[in-house]
Amino acid sequence: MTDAQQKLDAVQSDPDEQLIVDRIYSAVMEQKLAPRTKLSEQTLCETFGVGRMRVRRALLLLSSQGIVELHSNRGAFIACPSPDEAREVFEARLMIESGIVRTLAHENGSLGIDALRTHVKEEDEARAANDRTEIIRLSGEFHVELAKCHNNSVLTRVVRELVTRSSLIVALFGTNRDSSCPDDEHASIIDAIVSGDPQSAEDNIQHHLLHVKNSLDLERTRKVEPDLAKILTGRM
Amino acid sequence: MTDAQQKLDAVQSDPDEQLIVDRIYSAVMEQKLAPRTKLSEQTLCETFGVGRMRVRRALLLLSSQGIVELHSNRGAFIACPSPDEAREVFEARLMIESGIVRTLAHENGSLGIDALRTHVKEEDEARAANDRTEIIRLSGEFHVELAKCHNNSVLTRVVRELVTRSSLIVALFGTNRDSSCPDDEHASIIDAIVSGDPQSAEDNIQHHLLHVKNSLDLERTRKVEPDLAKILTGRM
DNA sequence: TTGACACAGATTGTTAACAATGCAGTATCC
DNA sequence: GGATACTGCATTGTTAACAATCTGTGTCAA
Repeated sequence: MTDAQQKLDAVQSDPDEQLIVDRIYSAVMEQKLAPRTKLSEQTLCETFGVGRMRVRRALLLLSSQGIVELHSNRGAFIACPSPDEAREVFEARLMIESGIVRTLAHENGSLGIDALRTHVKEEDEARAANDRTEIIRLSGEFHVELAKCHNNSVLTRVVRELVTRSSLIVALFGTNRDSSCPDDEHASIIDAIVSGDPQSAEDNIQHHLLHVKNSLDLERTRKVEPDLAKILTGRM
Repeated sequence: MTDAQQKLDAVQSDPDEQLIVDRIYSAVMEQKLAPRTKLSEQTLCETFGVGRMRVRRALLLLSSQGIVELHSNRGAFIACPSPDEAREVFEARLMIESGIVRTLAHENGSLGIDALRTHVKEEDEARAANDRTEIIRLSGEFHVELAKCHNNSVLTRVVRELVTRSSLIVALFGTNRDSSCPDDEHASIIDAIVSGDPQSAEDNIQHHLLHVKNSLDLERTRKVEPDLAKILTGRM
């Protein structure tokens, strides 16, 4: 563990609070929490056995990362990204993750490759077992693992945020049943990194991300149209 | 203004809260707030004429971005990045900003180039007028302006955070008097973008960032040694 | 039947008082 | 004289009560 990560742990306020944030993060990543799901304070308080303050702090942090939306006097909801946000997230991912794999390929014998191989193996196993939740979780987590290879908590945090938001985007705009990352592309990315070919690594990850992005239908009216209800009741 | 940006404004809670965050952000970027500066709740409440809750929320948001450190029962302080954090920030900047300028150069006739030119001109004027605060502010803001060219609030937010943290890092580890971005390098970056040469743009920004990074002395004991006092009193 | 209106319940937002902790200044002892 | 222990003050952390807002239900009239 690096110095910076240690510091983060030490400074970061409460373990309960962090737990709430982590749990909601995980649940979103595993698509167990759908966009627009209401996160009532009372429920969260009871679930985690903490006071309202902790819950509200956690929700504020989540909202600052685009995972949760806070609507004044109405409460907190799992975020419902707009098509424009979706564009932003994937644009950012293309840019940042390209840099991540390029650099990894460049430094070649980077540590952490073994962890990546293991990760992909777990993905295969989950696929073999048809464990949908686990497949989705590992698919997203792979990209976080790539970032982790840099031992850089800034990069890791950004990628984790973007991957999680991608999960919401796929939930809203996904067309294919299994729109998560397809089987062998993760392995190809690792191969390119190991072979020390930055260009190939970049091509692979871009191809991979575009593959996911192109499986979306951003034009389509979202599964739940947000303002429609209000408009129709004449309150808008 | 894009859809996503509008949404952010609409959802984002309080204008007062945002104001506090923005002001502290700006003050750090202009090096008016040095690392380890105490941010007492009472002072902030009086300064902005808001309740304690708003201040505490703002401080929480700032701490989640590494601008402020919250020490339990002691209060909030402007962050004091460790050498390891400094490494992380500059590593991330190299990666992300390279991508930003490369892409801009690739799409060539990107909008916003005029704004960049104007920005550099303002920098020159500030330099001519020897307005140190303005020089520092504009130097950092240039990198944010580069990010803004992508019309991507995610990228802009990340870069703004990293630039602000860089300001703290320079304040702590800077060696040269004017360790801010040197004069003509910003112009060179724009030129490379305009000429549609991604590789040159990337080289320029990397050279520029390394220039700043190399002007730091990360090995040196920080200007204010944090634990020293405690160690000497024998309480550690 | 449909729409508007009003009321009740529930949920969130805010405030203020209280508790807990850290810090500084003082006194005491070696 | 120096170091340690103690006390008072200031600041932060927490809780609980209160206020404001929204949502859903029921009633009434067109």
